[in-house]
Amino acid sequence: MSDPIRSENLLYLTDEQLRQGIEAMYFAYRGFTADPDRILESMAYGRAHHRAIHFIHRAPGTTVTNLLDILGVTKQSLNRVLRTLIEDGLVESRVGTSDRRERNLFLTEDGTALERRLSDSQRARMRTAFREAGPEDVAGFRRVLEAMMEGEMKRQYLSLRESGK
Amino acid sequence: MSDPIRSENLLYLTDEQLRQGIEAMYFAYRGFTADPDRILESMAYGRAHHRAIHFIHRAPGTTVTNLLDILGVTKQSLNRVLRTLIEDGLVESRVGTSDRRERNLFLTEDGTALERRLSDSQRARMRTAFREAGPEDVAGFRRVLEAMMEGEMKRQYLSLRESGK
DNA sequence: TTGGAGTGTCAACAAAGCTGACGTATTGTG
DNA sequence: CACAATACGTCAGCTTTGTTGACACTCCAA
Repeated sequence: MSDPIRSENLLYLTDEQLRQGIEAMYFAYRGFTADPDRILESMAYGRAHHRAIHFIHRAPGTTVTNLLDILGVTKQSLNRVLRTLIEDGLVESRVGTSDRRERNLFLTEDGTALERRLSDSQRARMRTAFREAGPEDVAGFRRVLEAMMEGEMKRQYLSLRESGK
Repeated sequence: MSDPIRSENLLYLTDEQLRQGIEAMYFAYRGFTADPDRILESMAYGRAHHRAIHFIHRAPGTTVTNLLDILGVTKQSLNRVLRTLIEDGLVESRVGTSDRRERNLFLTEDGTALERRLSDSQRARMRTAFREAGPEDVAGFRRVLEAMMEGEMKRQYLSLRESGK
């Protein structure tokens, strides 16, 4: 308070600003998941299925263990989801070529179609939000989110980011 | 592609950019909830308890119905959480003064202490992220998140925002 | 050939959502 | 005043998605 320049610089770090940031994350995340949730609830699927489909699409041929690392759930939890997706013909599990213990996961044609339907709805909302805000704000959005990730997750995010062209 | 100026302006709206935004939201949200989750798991509580505590702290004296609207869950779901919090002496439920059918919810001293512990950890992460990014980025972060909310949730977010000084 | 890693399955359970139905106290209205 | 509506709590039962523990199979590598 004794230094007006310094305190003005830090006004965006007041507890009230931080709390608004927290609430913004909470309400925005609900919006973020709302569209895919509506599609999924009409089928027998939930968010867990969506996450699996998303990352298999993103990294085709990924192994079960790798998916476990990305999703941060237990093998049993993922396996239950994966089993229904395989039974329903959305995901294909191929025995690994170099290491035959591993299973490489791929989306089938139907799986790809569902992935597109889900991500279209989510991208549409993201696109609207991005367009409404503008490129500068989007850059800030990205930088703040990246700074909010935990170390290991950030590593995974960045490595996915690099692999995506 | 025929108009380089127009296409450069819209480069931040490519599908790859949008997908990275989606993944950033996913991984950042996990970081966002990680600290309170660690505190809560040591007790018998979960995220649902955290949300109730947060919004009771934010709007002391709020009614059950109002909390239901904010959290978007069913009465039974909220009631289960609320009951344990009241039993454990973290939340107090007072009969309404003007309308005795209503229950006004308040945090007790213990409840306030837990709220502080939880929000301190979450604010610390938010503060670090905000500081790392800077005020411009934080403004962008906020604008994009607000544009991502659904109508009703955005209304609630803004009304909470106004009530907070 | 044997130990360990990767994978999958079974059983049992918990947290936290949901629906539907019902009871009670209170309030507002005809 | 009588009755409908509201706010709240609760019972029963179901779903999804997470958990732990135990165990079997395949296969690679030392």
